Amino acid sequence: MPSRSAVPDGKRPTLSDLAARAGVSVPLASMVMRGAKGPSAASRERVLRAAQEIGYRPDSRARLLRSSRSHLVGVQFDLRQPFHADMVEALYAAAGAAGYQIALSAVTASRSEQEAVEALLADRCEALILLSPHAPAARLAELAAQLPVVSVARRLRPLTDGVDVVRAADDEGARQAVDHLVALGHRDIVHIDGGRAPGAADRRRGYKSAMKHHGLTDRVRLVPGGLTEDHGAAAARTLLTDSSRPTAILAFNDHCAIGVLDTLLRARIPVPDEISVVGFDDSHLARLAHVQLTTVGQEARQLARRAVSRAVARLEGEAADDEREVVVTPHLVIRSTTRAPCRS
Amino acid sequence: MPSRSAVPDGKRPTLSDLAARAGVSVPLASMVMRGAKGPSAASRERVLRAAQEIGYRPDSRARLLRSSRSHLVGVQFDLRQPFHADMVEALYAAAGAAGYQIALSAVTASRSEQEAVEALLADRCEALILLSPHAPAARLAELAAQLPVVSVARRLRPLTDGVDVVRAADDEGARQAVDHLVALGHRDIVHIDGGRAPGAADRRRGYKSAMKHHGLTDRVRLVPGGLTEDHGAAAARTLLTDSSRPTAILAFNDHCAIGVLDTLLRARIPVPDEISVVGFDDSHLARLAHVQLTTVGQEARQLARRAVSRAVARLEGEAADDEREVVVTPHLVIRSTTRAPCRS
DNA sequence: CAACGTTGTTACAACGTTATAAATCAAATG
DNA sequence: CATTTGATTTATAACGTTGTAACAACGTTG
Repeated sequence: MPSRSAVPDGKRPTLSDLAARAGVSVPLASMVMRGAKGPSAASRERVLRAAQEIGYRPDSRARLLRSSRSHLVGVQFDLRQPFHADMVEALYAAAGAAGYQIALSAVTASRSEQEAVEALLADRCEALILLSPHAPAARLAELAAQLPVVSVARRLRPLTDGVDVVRAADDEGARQAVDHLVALGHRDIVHIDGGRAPGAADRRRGYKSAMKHHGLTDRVRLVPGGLTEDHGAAAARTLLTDSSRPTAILAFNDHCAIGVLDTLLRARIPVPDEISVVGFDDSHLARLAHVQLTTVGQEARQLARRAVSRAVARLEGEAADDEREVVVTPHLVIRSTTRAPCRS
Repeated sequence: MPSRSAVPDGKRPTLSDLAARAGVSVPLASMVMRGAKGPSAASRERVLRAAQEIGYRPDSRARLLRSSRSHLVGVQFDLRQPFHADMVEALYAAAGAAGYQIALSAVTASRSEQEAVEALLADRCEALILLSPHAPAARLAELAAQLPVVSVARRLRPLTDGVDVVRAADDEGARQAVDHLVALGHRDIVHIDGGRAPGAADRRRGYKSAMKHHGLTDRVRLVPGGLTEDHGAAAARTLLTDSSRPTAILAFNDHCAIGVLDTLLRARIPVPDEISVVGFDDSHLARLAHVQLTTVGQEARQLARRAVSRAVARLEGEAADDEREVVVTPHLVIRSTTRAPCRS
């Protein structure tokens, strides 16, 4: 059996192993490892070489335990939502840039938000970033009493005490989508909504107000939908059995839009020739070569940056209380599922 | 500004705050909190009530630091792969049941496997579970010299020193798919492969050997593909421009199969009437109501359980060295994308 | 009544790191 | 040469928890 490390007893090497090896004191080794100023170039090099040799690796737990600050931000996300995947990716980058680390905790069918958050708290996160949390506002407020909490993509109304909100302007996004469709010549534009999902109400509102703005109040039509492909497919089937088909559909999100596209495809209804379809999120689904979905981009990178900087501001005590809600303007990404309606 | 906790100075309450509140010693409070045997019912209740009152929450970092064992298993996964989402979910459960916790570290476009693993090591994980790792075998061996490493879904040949492998029998899965199609009456069965992706070679082999077994060696046909919808779509387009169309397609995975389905749909080729399609993974994509893809199930739950128990066995020194590679038999899930071929 | 388990509780030291303050030393000053 | 300065380095004490061993308090036993 091969030895598992360069240190005799087989345990993972510690700072004092490192210091011994380099022939310096423990604190000095510590300073070198964390890049503090002080150590001379000579010591620095000696320690770093020794670290190489014995494969030393700082123990972040001990590190965090000692320093009052943990520089750790907990992120609760849903493994199933592609938009969350984009967010997590952007959060890694944003947090890193701000000098913070990220701890992930997933919500799944068998792991509740409660459990996910408990784990993050036990890990001594200094702040929480929750991606579209479903927890009741009261629960969020309770958490916010303990540490900074940022709710991403979930609007809180009225502003919950201590909870920051970072979200896309969902209403504005829906409006842009409608404007685009109207500009193309569409009038019968249907919205498949997201029910009670975070953001759904705003998108609904944006849709309605844009329709109204274009004098299409009497054409407003909402179909109950949801977040998944199945919801979109079901809604589309409903629409097809109808007497008057719309010429354009604004789906709650990309997933839902994909379901719609699939149903239309099966029904031999050409997109965008006969019906235009718009999604929401600009997740990687929308970018797939064979999908090329026109969609409303949520700017994951921006949202992530703002969420992190919000949390950091709170932690470093520079929180301006008038910025409790950060709203990022989405923008329409026009691909190949929208076009002027054909004359009927 | 509301106070952030029940302890005067605003910091998070510690064991000694708790002990003070309950009027007992720190070690006793500790014993109660971790459910050790010893404390009397009376003390137990007193401590627990105090914990409630001041909102005490154990600090897992300190806990892990103190106990030589961390009971923490690091999981490296890819945010983009739905199969990984299923695995992570199953891993949470499997690890929990074994008395271990999980630390997640995602691989993304901008975060390499190297970085992901570094983070896990710094977190003091006792073992690593890597989901379809792409790292070279030498790198894995290097890691395995430091701690138990389990590679899931990525075969290592020859068995790399110290690295355990848990995988589905990819060849057997492909074979089952072919058997199913042949039983339905198909003969022209094409395989869209996964190139150099983990498992791809085995699936290719399984496909070929099954075809041979059914006396269809001359019908063997491989089309280069990949892991994404785009790969599947591209491969399908290639097939359609061909003179002789197959009657069935075995795709590398579900994602790829969805791309195939989409292309067929657009080309107005009815599935399964004219062409049958089989995927691989049984990810939730396959289960969508409008997809209902026949696919080879990878048994995420089993794989997760085996991966965890493998890692745990190593940690607790009960590793039987003859079980370096655990192979789980996949099973075909028949849904609605396969049917007997129509007479041409 | 002394010796003895039991049961419950506690003091103490340790885990691996970092913050603080004190110590060392060479070079530079008066 | 004594003294100050500044740059390095070090000793010491934490951080919040748990393992160990010791300690009471108690009724049991011989």
